[in-house]
Formats: sequence, C-alpha cells, structure tokens
Amino acid sequence: MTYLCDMPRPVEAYREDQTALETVLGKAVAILRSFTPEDQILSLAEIVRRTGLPKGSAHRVAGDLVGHGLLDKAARGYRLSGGMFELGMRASVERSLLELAMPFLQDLYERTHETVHLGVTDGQAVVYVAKIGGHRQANAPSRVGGRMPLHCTAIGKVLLAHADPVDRNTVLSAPLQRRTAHTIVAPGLLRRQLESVLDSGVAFEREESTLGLLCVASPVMGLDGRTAVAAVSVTGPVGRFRPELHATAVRAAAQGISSVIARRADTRSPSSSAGA
Amino acid sequence: MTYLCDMPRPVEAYREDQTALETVLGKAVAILRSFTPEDQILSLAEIVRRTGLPKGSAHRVAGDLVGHGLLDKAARGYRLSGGMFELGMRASVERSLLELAMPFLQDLYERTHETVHLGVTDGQAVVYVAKIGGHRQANAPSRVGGRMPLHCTAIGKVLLAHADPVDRNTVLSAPLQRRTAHTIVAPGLLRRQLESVLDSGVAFEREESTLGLLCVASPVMGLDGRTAVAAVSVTGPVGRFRPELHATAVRAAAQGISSVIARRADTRSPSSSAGA
DNA sequence: TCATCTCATTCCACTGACTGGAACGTTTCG
DNA sequence: CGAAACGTTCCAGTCAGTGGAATGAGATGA
Repeated sequence: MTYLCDMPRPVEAYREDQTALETVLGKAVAILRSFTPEDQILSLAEIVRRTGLPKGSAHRVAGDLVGHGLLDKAARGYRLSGGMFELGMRASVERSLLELAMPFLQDLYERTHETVHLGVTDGQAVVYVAKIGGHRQANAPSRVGGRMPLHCTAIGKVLLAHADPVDRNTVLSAPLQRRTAHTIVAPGLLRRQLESVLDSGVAFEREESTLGLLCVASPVMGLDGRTAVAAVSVTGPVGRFRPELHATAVRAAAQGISSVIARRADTRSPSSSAGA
Repeated sequence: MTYLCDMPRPVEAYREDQTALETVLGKAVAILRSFTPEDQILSLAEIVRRTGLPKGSAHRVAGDLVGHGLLDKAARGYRLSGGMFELGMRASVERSLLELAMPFLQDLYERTHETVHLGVTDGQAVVYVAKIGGHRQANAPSRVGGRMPLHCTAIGKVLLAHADPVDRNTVLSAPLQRRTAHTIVAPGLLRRQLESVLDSGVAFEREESTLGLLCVASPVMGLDGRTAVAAVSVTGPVGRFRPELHATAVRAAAQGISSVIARRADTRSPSSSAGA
C-alpha cells in the first residue's frame, strides 16, 4: 500500500522481474530489491506480494539472507541490515567519487546554506550519491540512494546534456512523464534546453519535479573531459531562493571536483551505459 | 597484496568463512565480502584466492552477480556496482540515522571546520556512517563504511561506555590490540576511562588509533535513553587541535540528534546486539 | 621469437541443494 | 468467537548448481 510512490520503481529498470526468479540468487536479489527507500521494515507477506515468490521460498531465502547478515530480522518483519550498508559503501565508483567530492560539496553548502546534491546516472534515472543540508530542508523529496527521472531535475538535465547521444535520444524519444504542471514534456523544448546547458555549463529546474522547489546544477566531468560522471546541484524553495545567483558557485564546485578527478587518473570512468 | 591492512577484516566478524560456501548464496556473499574498502577492482583470480572458492564456481557466481547488477565487470576484473550502493543506502537504520543526523553534523562542521564523524557499533567494531570534512583532511584513515576497533577510538569508547555490560566485558576481557604507542591496552585503565565517559558525556582519543590525530566524541542516545545508538566525533591533528575545546559542541550536536530521535518514535532502536 | 607462466573462459555429467505446495501454529481483527 | 492473514515447518522430487579439466587469451622474460 504505502510503497506506491510516483518515483520510478527501481525494479522496472532491471529487467529481472521474471528473468531469474528461479535461481536462488535471483530470489535473493529480488527480495533485497523489494525494499524501496521509503521502507523501513517489510513483513514476509509484503515481500511475497512484491516479489511474487512462493511463500515457502521467500521465507527460506529471507532467513538465509539474515544468516548471511544482509537482512535483519525485526519484530514485524525484515529490514536491510548494517552489513548491507557496509557493502554498499564499498562500491568503488560511488565511494571514491563521494570522497573526492565531499570537501567541495561542503564548501558549496557553506557558501549557500541550501540543500546540496551530488548525483550520477543509472539507467534512465538520477541516483543521488550525497545530500547535505541544514535543518530547514525538510521539503526536498530526494534521498541518498533514491532515484528521480532525468528530464525533470537539474542534475538529470545536466547529465542528459553531456550523455552519449544514443542514451539522450532514448530518453527524448520516450514520453516524458509529467510530474507537476511545470514539468517539461515537450521533447523539442527539452532538447533546446539541453543545448544551452552545454554552452552555459549549468542547468536549471523550476518546480518541474516538485512544486515549490528550484534548482541549479553543473556537471562533474570525467577523465575524457567530454562525458559527465556526476553532477552537483543546489536546491531551494520558491521565494527566497534565486537559482541564477548560485550558478557560479555550483559551477565552481563541479569544476573543482572535475579537476581533482583529472589529477588522479586511477578512477576509471567507464563509458558503460545502461545495458540493452 | 595491497589489501593487507591493520584494520580487522570484516570477514572475521561473520563466521561464515567456511560455514556456507556450499550454497549459491553463501558463495555470492563471500564474493561480495571479499571486497575491502581499499579495493577498487578485484580480478577473478584474486577473488578465488580470498574466498577459497573453486575457480569455475567463482567465475559463474560472479557472472551471475553481474547479471543481477550487484557487480560490474570492468576491464581487469570485477567491482561492486552502483546498484550495490543503492541497496546499501536503503538500509533503514543507517539511512534514517544519517538523515536525522546530517543537519547537526553540518552545524558541527561549520563550527569547528574539522573532520566530523558519525559512527555505529557492529560486532566489536565501529562502522562509520558519515564523514564530512574540508580539503585539509587527508590524514584520517577512516572511511565511510569502514571499520575501526572500539577500544582505541573516541567514538568506540563512547559506544563501549554505553553498551550492554556483557558486550563491554567481552571487549575488555579480550586482548586489546596495540595500534600505536599511545593505544590503551590495559583493561583497567580503559575501564576507568569508560566510567568517566558516562559522567562527562564525552570521550577523548589521543593518537591511540593513528599517530598525529586527536578526537572527541559524544553519544547519540536511543529511545530508551540508556543505550547509545551512535556517536558523533570531531577529529583534528596534533598541534593546532585541542579536543577539549570542542567537547561542548560535540555534546550539543549529539544531544540534538538524540532529541530528534526521541521526538519521532518510529525509528525503533532494537537492543539486538551482535549475534553469537 | 618462442617458451612459460597466470588468468579467464568454456564444457559437461553428476548430485544434493533447492524447490514449493500443503499442512500446521499464531496473531490480528471485526 | 469465528475468520482471515500471517509466519513457520515439512518433505520427496528434480533440476540448478557443481567443480575438475581442457582450452583460449595475455603477459613476462630470456
């Protein structure tokens, strides 16, 4: 019930819905993936509902996962464990990106005192790698590890503008989901915006994903200097917040991160995009 | 070769070394766990060496993990994928703790401009959940998702002081590993320190885990007000950094987080400690 | 240039780990 | 107090998974 949210279900991105529910591993991954960023605890019944696994199997595999320390057994069900968190933090790309970027994000926050995001592309969505903000930031629905569509967020537009043309066209030719009255759903308009992003080095978003929120973003370039490996953004509420005024600061932060990446050429930026 | 570090290998904590390498799931988890925070890319041969799996099996399971999006196949081997990062970030306890704590950590950083940590206990080690700092913080060896022993870090001492007596005694009765010349290896001395931590609400560390580093930490209390669910710390270099001067700020940040936790009593803080 | 490593990948016949439906307790709720 | 939903246990069949061996692909060195 409560997991119905308007963000794209991650499950859809991976096409393993039915692909491999017949192997142990497939079942295990399906169970792990049945947790959304909104969930704290999932009952066995809920897991069964979401994954479509037979009750018996779900029970057994979930139990095994607990045994392996990837799931915790709570009073009313299961939840992703600290061990899972630990493993996730060892994902090399995200972790090293985060470590390199953190000081710059920090600076950016201090300069603006608005919510700062760092995001990367995965499939056809933004995945947030970091989010820092003060006490007054209850509004933004983004969560670290959460997803948002590419076409209606500043970070997404930046990444899309610098993406491989094939991937960009894939997004532009599919129907652009409307999220608010301000969401850009006309491919032509969006394409023109993306072109100007390449010139200016920043993208804006004005209540296109969430009412009341404005955003500026700028790309973090990879080693080749062509493709963006990530993007930095500053978000604030309609009213006091003027995104244009922060464009320079955001651009500076993003370029700072880019140059640090360039300086230590061990973090390979793979061009591997979403698998067919 | 390069993965030899003096931090406790997480593998030791879970006793699945040989326990269940015979099930698919066991193999999969073993492969995932064979990545340490230092590793970027692991070759198949290296995975085989660390896990002890037969080459054929390792190859097959690793391939399956790639298919399920938990591993990426890079040029020279495998690495933990962004999907893994995403999953890890959904671990409810760590994630909600992080979200609640972030604004306070932010404040603390702005006030001190020194490296700020947030850590929790897992087994008999500290696991870092957040680390924020500026450009001048290359020294601290800690990493988000990384581990450190309890007895030689400020965060560890705070958590130990507020831990279940049984767990505390387990640590105190085992030999305390020496990490520097300043590491406290005398159980009696450590126990006395822990007692004073309960009074003062802060713990100090002076080059006990890493030479040249000083640290203050304070506990984040759970709903019951007795046990600590996490701890906040500020770290700085010998010389300019005076930990005592930051004790108040650290305590304030930790208490701020504690009170937010208390205010929204949905985040259950389970008393479940490390399983036997 | 060729020999000799090491690593990655493919193959295949055997087998026991995994399967999932059904039956049994337990809790929740009207 | 029934009824419904949930969690747990059980078990015989079988197919997914197994791992040793052979082959291909690269790297190293003399």
